[in-house]
Amino acid sequence: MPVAIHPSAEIAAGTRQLVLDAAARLFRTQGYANTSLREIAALAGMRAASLYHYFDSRDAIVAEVLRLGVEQVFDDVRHAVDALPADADALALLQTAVHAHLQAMMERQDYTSANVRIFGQVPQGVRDAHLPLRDAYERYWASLLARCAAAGGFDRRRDLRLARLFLITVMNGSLEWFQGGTLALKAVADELTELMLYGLQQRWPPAAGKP
Amino acid sequence: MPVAIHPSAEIAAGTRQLVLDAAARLFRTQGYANTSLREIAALAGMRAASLYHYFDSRDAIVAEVLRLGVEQVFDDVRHAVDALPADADALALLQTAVHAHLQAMMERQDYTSANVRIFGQVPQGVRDAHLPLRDAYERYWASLLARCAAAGGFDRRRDLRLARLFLITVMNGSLEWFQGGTLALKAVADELTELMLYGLQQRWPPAAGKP
DNA sequence: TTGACAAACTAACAATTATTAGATAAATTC
DNA sequence: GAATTTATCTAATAATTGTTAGTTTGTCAA
Repeated sequence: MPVAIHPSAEIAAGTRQLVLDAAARLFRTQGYANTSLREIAALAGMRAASLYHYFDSRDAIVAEVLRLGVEQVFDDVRHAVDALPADADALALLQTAVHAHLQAMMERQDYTSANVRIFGQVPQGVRDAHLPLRDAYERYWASLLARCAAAGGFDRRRDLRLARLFLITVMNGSLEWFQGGTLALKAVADELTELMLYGLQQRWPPAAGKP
Repeated sequence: MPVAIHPSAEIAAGTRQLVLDAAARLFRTQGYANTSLREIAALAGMRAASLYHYFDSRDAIVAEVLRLGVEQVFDDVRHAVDALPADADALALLQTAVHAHLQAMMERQDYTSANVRIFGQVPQGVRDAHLPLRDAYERYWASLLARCAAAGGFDRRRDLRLARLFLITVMNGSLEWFQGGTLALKAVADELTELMLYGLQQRWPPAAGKP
């Protein structure tokens, strides 16, 4: 069934990259344990044993796929946020970061959703080695939310740590149900941002209280 | 390594249930493809071939574990909501349902987190057979949110379908980071509920906020 | 005691796995 | 053109998998 990923892409992208692309795609669609080296090799247009010329082991491949999955999103989000004016308000900040995260996930689907989907399935060692990068990205979002709180008056009863966990969980989880182009993606990003900031309840209407 | 789940529980619970418990626990901690029939059997105190006296195949076991994972939560949530007065407001409704969902997940961890974790890893056929139950639970939450919207004035710009997806995603995803007893669980449920209803941003005027 | 049934067992099967060893082809360097 | 390195191959290994066949053990009814 699997057809070589790109007959002519072998020159443009190095073979090593081709292997990673194949691995990421298969990990995303089939999970970690259901993807064999033979399948990866076939999709990359070679035999299983040849993979050992580029990687020490199966786990080395999966570790690299995991790394790229986080790093690509991290880079994109940081870039988008850095492009904002220093005095951006909470809405603009959150909107931009959320949109960048979702867009990066969709653009580099194979790596990012592979990361989200197989992280819980890989062996301890691989997971442990990958954790620092994940933590760094979490800390980045913590600082982002802190900046939001400073820029626009947040309700001080809210727990920013939980808010961060909620937000990241939703963004990553959207992979499971989101379908649609860039248009719908922007709509989802905006909706998530506004829900996060303002909530479902109507804000200052006449009959805000209870009957 | 695996030790029999309960040396003396064999009489209390039927052997079939013992097998399911072992399977659920292993699926939760190791994933679907990483859990062999031999491991399940060992944890249940028997040999792999003996499992076929209770189940037709490996997939029959996993299908049952998936089913129980959803049904237990579904039942608990419906019970809690049914116990509310008919004129309960949005806050009480949401708080109760969210708390019941989280509590059920923690109480029956093995089945519920097995469900959340391995659903994306099981073969097509098993997934397809399980989908109707999942959909029914999603529809229940949709009706719950509609009732909330009717009870307390929701902002009509909000998208209730997305709100539902966000909420369920966060509740299920909390398995990955939540640690703590019932106390912390209630706090998380309340925080999630209030965040969902009121958002991070401070309310203006403040009187429109919490009671 | 005999017979029947349930619940477990042992042993084997064919298939698939990651990994290694060693051979060969192609490309690059000298 | 010779030598070397890079990239791939074939073939084999030992382990593990779900599943089946056939057998033993224990329990209860007649």
